[in-house]
Amino acid sequence: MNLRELSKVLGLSQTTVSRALNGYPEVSEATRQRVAAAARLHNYRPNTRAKGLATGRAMAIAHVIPVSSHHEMVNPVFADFIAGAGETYAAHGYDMMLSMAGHRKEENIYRDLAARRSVDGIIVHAPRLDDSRQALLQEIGLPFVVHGRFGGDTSGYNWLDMNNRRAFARATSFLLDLGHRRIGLINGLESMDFAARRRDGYCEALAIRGIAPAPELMISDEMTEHQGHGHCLTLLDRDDPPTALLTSSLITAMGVRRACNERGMTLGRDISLITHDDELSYFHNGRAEPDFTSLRSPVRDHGRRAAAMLLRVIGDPGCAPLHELLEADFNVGLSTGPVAATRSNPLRDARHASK
Amino acid sequence: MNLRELSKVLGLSQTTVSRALNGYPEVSEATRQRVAAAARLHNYRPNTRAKGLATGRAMAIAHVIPVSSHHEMVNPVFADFIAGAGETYAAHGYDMMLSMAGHRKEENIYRDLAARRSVDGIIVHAPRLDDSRQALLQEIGLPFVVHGRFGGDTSGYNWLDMNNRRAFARATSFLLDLGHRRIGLINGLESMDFAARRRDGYCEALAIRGIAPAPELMISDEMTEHQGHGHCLTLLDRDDPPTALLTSSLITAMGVRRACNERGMTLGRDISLITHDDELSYFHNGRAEPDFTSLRSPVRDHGRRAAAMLLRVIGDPGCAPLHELLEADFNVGLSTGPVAATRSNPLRDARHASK
DNA sequence: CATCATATCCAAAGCGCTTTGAATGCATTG
DNA sequence: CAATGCATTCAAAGCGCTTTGGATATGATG
Repeated sequence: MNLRELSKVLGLSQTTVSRALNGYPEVSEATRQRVAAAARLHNYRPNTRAKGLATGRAMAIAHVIPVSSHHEMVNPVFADFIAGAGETYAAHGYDMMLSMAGHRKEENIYRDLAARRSVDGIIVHAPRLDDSRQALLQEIGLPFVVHGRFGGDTSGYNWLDMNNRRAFARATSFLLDLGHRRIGLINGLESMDFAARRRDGYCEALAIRGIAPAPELMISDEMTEHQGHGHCLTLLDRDDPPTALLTSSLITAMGVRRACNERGMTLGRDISLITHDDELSYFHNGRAEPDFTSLRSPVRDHGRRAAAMLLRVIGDPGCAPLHELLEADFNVGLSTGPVAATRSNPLRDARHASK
Repeated sequence: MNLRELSKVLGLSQTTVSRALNGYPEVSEATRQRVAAAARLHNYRPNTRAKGLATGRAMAIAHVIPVSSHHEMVNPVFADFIAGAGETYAAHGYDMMLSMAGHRKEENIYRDLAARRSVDGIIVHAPRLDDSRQALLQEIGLPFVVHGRFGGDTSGYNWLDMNNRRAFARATSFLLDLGHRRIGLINGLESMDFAARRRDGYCEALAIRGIAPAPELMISDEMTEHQGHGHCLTLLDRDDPPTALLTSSLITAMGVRRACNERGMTLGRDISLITHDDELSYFHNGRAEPDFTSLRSPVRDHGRRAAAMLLRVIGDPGCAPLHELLEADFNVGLSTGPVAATRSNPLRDARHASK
């Protein structure tokens, strides 16, 4: 059932039917009702392609998901981010297109998107420190919002990011306050902007206390459970192991916890751990008494906000670049305690006592 | 730059340029080269909407991802499945559209997709035992492939599934062979077809040995780390705890492992665990000496295959329904051992000895 | 009663592509 | 030389929608 058929059924012109359905004022309320009823009855919906061609707007947003080249990995944060973005799109009648970068040459994906006019805007994922996409995106001139930031000057484009530097500085300070001096950092790949900022925050907090960062305690790798486990073992087996650790993902943290347990250590008592937590659906850290002391920044909410930002930019292409810097919640859980303490974490003691 | 402009630049008609670019034979090799060069130079790509409108094919596939209603969870398996499907689409010039079901009324999403003609086919995720989508999809008449199966007669539509029943029967038999008699099942939601089949396989294997399934050992829930941990503790704290467990996801299994460790138990020695493993990127189970004895069925590969199946169906709409039933690899790791044994798992002993 | 404003509707053009059916140029043939 | 066949190219229609620029009817107004 297309518009012509529907208008024939109604004995009206295509113009009138189209206007009735799109809420234009120059059609009487009576016919509008009649048209709406017929449309519902015949299950009519305007053809996406035709509408897009006629209006010049695709009513679709592209998400380009990087597939980590190493082992073709796709980070589970994207699932939650996209779920959040999808909510916003659904509410505004937009479709969501997904491209997996990695199979094709990355640049081509973006150029294609722009030249084929298949979307009205792009959400850029996983910005790198030195990212060729920055210039590329400016050149092709499609509205875009970056989840995170490119390295360097960040004033010239739209982005939404959490304050990674601040978050990791706070976490590091917190550990220092607890007496820790050898603090390990099991970070994401530091070619990624977010990971670089986290390291900066970590180093900055150490510097304030006059502590030089120890290169052997700073690890940058893919954020998997497996790597978290492996790197943690390596650190623990040193002659001078760290007494506290920072991890960039809850998944890595789970690997770290497992490694610690294997070495007979309990988090919060024998070693402290603070992790960043994207609040992924399948990895709840608990609310009442969280297992991990964590920096919380719900990535699903980022998705919602980034999508909303992009729609705003599409609606007003001339507007000045939008920025949104979100602060992480610093949430104390059971995985941190004073250095060399045995029973001084009230939360943990409370839990053990209740058994 | 659109076709008309490009043809004007070349001094050719739109027809000729279009044919040259689309590989039709009635254009000389010389002009084809000339056209191709000009297209490259001006960065020309045909407008998606216009091309779709003219050809009647959207060159796009929809994935409708269910968002678990309980806590708005999105299962990380979709990320890997979609990465696999994306490879296939990219290789065949298709786009991928994503809809998150859960925000809108599910039925509407499918009707919309069909009526708006925005895609040429649908991949259906997370089929339920009694799933209204089965009738709906037949009615709207868009080619579709189900990842998994609906309950009931499965002959009338295209699907790709792993042999869940067989896999879990094998795993159960294996545990029975090791002397286990009280085997717990921490399953996914059994309103899902895959989970129901897994339970059936488990019950079947027990029945063959004349063992009645114990309802108190069979749990059906969301497959998170948190639930795995909680349910395992509940089971272990029983008067008659199980000596072995089956889990439906590696993520659940990680929660189980943590719970066991908290109770001072070691997997493979004090308790046995077999888990299903979708081989998600961020949760490698190790290859050489896997932590978990597991049923492996790489979901990324499922994505590739399901997408290929759908493209085949789209190419030949009249063909008989396609079915692909994949067997899981049964891979023995460190998490299983004889009941009440202390040191009889060769893999584990080897590992411990090497320390 | 002629005029005008208003409300309601419509025919047709256009979005950028593919595709049908025909035209053109050129070499070959009887 | 006219006729034929082949290789190229083209004009124009059509995909299903929106939107421009009227057209028509109705009632109010001077």
